Amino acid sequence: MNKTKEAIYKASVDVFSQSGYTGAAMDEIAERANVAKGTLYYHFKSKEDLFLFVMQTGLGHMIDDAKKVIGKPLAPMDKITELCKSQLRVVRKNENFVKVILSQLFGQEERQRLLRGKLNEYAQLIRECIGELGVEKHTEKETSAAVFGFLGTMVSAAVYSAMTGTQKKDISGLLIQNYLHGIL
Amino acid sequence: MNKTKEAIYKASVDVFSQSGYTGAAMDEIAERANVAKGTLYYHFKSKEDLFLFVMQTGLGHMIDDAKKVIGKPLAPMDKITELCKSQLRVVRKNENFVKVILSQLFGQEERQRLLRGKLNEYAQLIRECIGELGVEKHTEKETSAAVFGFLGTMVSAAVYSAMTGTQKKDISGLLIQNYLHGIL
Amino acid sequence: MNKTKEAIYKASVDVFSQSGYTGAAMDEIAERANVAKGTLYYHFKSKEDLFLFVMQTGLGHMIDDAKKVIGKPLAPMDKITELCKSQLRVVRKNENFVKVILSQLFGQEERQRLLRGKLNEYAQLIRECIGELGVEKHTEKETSAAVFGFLGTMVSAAVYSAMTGTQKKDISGLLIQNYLHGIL
Amino acid sequence: MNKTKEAIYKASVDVFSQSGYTGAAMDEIAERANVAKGTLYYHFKSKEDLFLFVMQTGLGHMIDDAKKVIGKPLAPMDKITELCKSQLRVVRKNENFVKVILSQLFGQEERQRLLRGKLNEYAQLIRECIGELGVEKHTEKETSAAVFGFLGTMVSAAVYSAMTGTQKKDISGLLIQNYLHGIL
DNA sequence: AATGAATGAGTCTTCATTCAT
DNA sequence: AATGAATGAAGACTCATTCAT
Repeated sequence: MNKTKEAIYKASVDVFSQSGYTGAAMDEIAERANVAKGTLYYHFKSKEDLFLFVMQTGLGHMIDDAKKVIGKPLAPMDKITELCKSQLRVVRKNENFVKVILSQLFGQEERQRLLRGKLNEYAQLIRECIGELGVEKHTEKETSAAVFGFLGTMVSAAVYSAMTGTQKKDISGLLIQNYLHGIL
Repeated sequence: MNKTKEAIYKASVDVFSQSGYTGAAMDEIAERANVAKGTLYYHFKSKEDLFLFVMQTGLGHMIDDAKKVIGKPLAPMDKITELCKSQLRVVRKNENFVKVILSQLFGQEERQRLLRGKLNEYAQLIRECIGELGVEKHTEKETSAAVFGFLGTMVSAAVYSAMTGTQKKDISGLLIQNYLHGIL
Repeated sequence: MNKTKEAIYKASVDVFSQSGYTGAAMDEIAERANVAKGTLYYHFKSKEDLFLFVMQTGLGHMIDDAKKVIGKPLAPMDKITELCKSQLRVVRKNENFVKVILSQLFGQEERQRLLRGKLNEYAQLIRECIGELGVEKHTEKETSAAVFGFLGTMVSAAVYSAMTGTQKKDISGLLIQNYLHGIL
Repeated sequence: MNKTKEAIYKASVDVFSQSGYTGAAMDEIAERANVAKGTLYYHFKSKEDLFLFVMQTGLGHMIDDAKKVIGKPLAPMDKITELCKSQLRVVRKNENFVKVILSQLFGQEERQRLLRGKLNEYAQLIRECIGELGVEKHTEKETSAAVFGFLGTMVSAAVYSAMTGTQKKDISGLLIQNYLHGIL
């Protein structure tokens, strides 16, 4: 990614997360990236193309991080804990990116279908990690519940940050605690 | 709510959930509600006004349901379990509504701020219910984590349904289980 | 065709004939028709749609005129002469329309293919009239040559008017004369 | 004309004939000529400049051919017949070029005025040749009609080829026949 | 209470042109 | 002699909103 593309990427994440896909204006992305509008179209075929690039890149970061943790020689339970921590850290660093995902997860537009497809790759990774916890203990349904609970935990963090604003305290440690051991 | 308004409400939920706020066209809402475009503006001042009405109404349903459960004379632990079940049932019945919330939760537009405000009222209700579990055991931060974990669980259900499509199995029981007792 | 649509039609013929299809700006059509840009799109799905409407309507006028002549109880030779005269009169009254046709006759765009298709219906009409002159005398090829010569005569009139400007003398009588009896 | 310019010329004729002047993209001309976009501007000041070069060159070919025939020591009637044949041959070989002329003949843009100017030089040549047929027999108006009939015959050939497509039979002989002796 | 024709601001996108290399 | 990244003006099209009926 060269300098111009990088600038466009960063501006895109910001604008998409603030305004969603439809609400985002290419004009504003260009302005925030400090390039002319035409430059966006020199590097990306269309708004949708740019959006998909943003998704691919952002999810790529999360997947890379997850793979790094999964590759570590840890006991399954330690590994899932570590994965939680690590991914929540990434989420906090890329808060805006998570917002984009959430705001575009539903619907039948091509871009939304593609996004779900990519997110599924990510979910698959988590599934494997959770699966290691002990095949005899988890049915397929139980694993699914654990995976989507995991995603839900990531979302909780994003929702928390959106709803409590800047003066928020970090509760990610407690979210992990609850995810692993329950609130009771 | 008379017949026309009802039709507009239902059409709005569908269209907003499919296309988000900005992507939704008043034209399409009118068409799906089988009324002329002008009729929308006879009943609602603006698109934003309509959106806020939809939010108020939809969240109203969830709050009503929650209050009903909270009003029951149950032990705190049983009550929170019952609340989970009941709310997940509502979520499943109003899947589209939850999608609208999620897609419009972030951003600095007036409607988004108002939505977060309303959602906060809902969160407050959950917070009280969780607080009953035993004040001595929960710090403010812990309660927050439990509340947002609760919201995250609702989201998990919606995300699950979005990503697995029609042939999905119901995992809400397991989601509750995990929320209350953890995945480990 | 109501008042608004009529105004748009007239403005369209003018602008399309002056600037061609691609060169014509919807903005300018709107301005000349004294309506807002949005109004164009209320009445026509797209620029292409508007263009096709213009073609259909314009060729319709010529076809109607031709049919009127063809319906007359005249000797074949008199009829073809009458047809020449009558059609040239229409061409002169709708000079701009003929320019649009010529400027859009070639190319592989959908609109251009459709235009050629419609023009073929017109050519077919001429072909029948020429065919009446005496089947035994004309081979298929000869009829074709006569038909396209006819079209060429119409075009000659338009080209003449474009190239000699306003102070032109009317030469349509001579064009007919030449078409029927040759220049020699 | 060196190799690069030659390639640009050929690509230009193709693209201009397929898309008209406004519809033609410098990008596509560059691509078809296998040069970078910047190269076009190294050889030509602007799109209009390139267009005018194409017109000048193409009409130059037709004028050269016409002059060759006119220079021959033939009887006026034979000469005009020969001219018809020869020019129709050129038209068939440069079909695309004729399409560009026709699609750009009308309108008030500078390039269109210039094109008509150049075409007038060509028409003048034809006029002289026709004039030789016998001044006593032709009034100025009659000569004009014969000249524009000649142009119309060329156009007929192009229109015929556009409308009947690839499986067309050659009717140029008949077109000449009709032009000289009429269809009756 | 309801309609739908009309509007114009705002959006995505294209493309001729420039310029540093 | 040639390139291609970058530009910004201009164009097609959308859509919330208004208003006369």
